[in-house]
Amino acid sequence: MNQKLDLSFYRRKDVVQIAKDLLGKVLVTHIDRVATSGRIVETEAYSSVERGSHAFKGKTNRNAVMFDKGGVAYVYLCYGIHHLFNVVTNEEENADAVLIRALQPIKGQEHMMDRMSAKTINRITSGPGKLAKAMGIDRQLNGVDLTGSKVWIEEDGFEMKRGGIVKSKRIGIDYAGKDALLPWRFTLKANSWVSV
DNA sequence: TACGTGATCACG
DNA sequence: GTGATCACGTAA
Repeated sequence: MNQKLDLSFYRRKDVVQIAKDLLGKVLVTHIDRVATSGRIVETEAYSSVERGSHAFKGKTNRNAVMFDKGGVAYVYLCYGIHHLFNVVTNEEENADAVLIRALQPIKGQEHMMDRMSAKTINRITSGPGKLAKAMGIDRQLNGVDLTGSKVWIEEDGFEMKRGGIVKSKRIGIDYAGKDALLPWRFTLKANSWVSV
C-alpha cells in the first residue's frame, strides 16, 4: 500500500524544497466515486514574501486558506475558466503554497478522458488548468485536508534520478517584476508530460 | 498573438 | 456598484 504524505511533510518552512520534493510523488483524487491519480512532473513554489504570490498583499477572501496550517488544498478559479490546484505549506499565518502544474496519468485514465471530452490520454494533464479538470478538482476542494479521503499525495516507490530535476522561472506571473525571475519552477527532466 | 470567461479586489 | 485584472488553454 502506498504511503500518504503526512502533515510533517507539508508543514516544513522551505517551500522551495517542498516544491522539489513533490516531484515524482503521486496526486490522488476520489471524487464523485471516481478514483484518479497521476505522477507530479511539474511544480512551482510561491512564498508570501514575493510579488508572485497571491498572499503577498495579505489575507483576502480568496487566499484565506493559504494562511492555514500546511496540509490543505488551495483551489481557485483562474481567468474565469480554469481551476488551479495548490498545496498549502508551512505553519499557520505563513502563507506558502506549491502549485501543481503537470501530471503523468496513472489511474483512472478513462475517467480523465471523459472529464476532458478527449479521445486520447495524450497530454491530458499537461498544465495546471487541465490537470485540475481531469482529476475532478474544483473549488469544492478549497481548504480540504490533504490527509483526508478526497484528495491526497502519496509515495509509490518511484525513484528520482540524480540530476533529474530542471529548474526555471515560473510561468504567467510577469506582473511580479523581478520576482518573476526566481527559478522556482521545477520539472522532471525529459518528461513528455511537462506543460508547454 | 489574441481572446474568452467570471470571480475577485480595490476603489468610490 | 463598477472596472481592471488574472499562477490558462486553444485557436490562428
